[in-house]
Amino acid sequence: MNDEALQFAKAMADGTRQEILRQLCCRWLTVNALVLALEGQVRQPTVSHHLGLLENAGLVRVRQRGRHRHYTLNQAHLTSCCGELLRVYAPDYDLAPVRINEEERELT
Amino acid sequence: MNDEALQFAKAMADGTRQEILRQLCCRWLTVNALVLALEGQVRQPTVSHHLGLLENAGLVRVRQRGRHRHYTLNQAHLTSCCGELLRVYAPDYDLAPVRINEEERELT
DNA sequence: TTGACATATTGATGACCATCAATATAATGA
DNA sequence: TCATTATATTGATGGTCATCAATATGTCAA
Repeated sequence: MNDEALQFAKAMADGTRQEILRQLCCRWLTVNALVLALEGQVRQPTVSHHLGLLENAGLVRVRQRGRHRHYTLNQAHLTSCCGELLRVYAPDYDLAPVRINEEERELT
Repeated sequence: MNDEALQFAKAMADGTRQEILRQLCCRWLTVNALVLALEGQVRQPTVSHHLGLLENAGLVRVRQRGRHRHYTLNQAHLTSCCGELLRVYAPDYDLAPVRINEEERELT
């Protein structure tokens, strides 16, 4: 069975998680900063719950810095998952999106 | 809000639906043929339910032929949805998978 | 160590949804 | 028309999961 595609789709199949991923795109945020960025949509435990799920799916990366945890979107894995979906469900299409931006963005 | 990406992810976020899409990849099947292909996993009403949902998400195409309905996977739309995901959540990657196989497959 | 802060975990609740049996609708052939 | 076949719809049921308040865990500063 094709389990990675399923886990990926399930992780993406929630509006709050997609919003979280958008907030984490191209920057590192702490949990509290993320809660603030979501402007009262959801409480901190809910955000932590979603972050745990997204981390488990490989869609976010984490860095502990003192008592803070910084999260960011893992574009590489998301791209790989989309590639998998395309390979399986769109064999008549050319696929394999490729990284164009070589430098890694790091926490300052 | 980015609703198409959400509807796509929700449609893909189920094992039975992914199995159905695999069965409908590159061929047209009637509902009953699909039920048979799924080898007793699920009953006909369940298959019809999933097909309705997938059709609503644009992921399958339908043709009525007498009292039969033929379904097939819509690779174009799935590719477009993956492209949307990549555009939003992987801006550092090159995207836009492209059709390589120009002829349309039709029902004989 | 203690107190303050940041995040995770727990347990409860309600909403959504996958599934099924039963039934309805629709189309065909006789 | 009627019987048959193909598919959709309905209504019920159980499971999964998003959310929250409350609490626990962990980390630093003093």
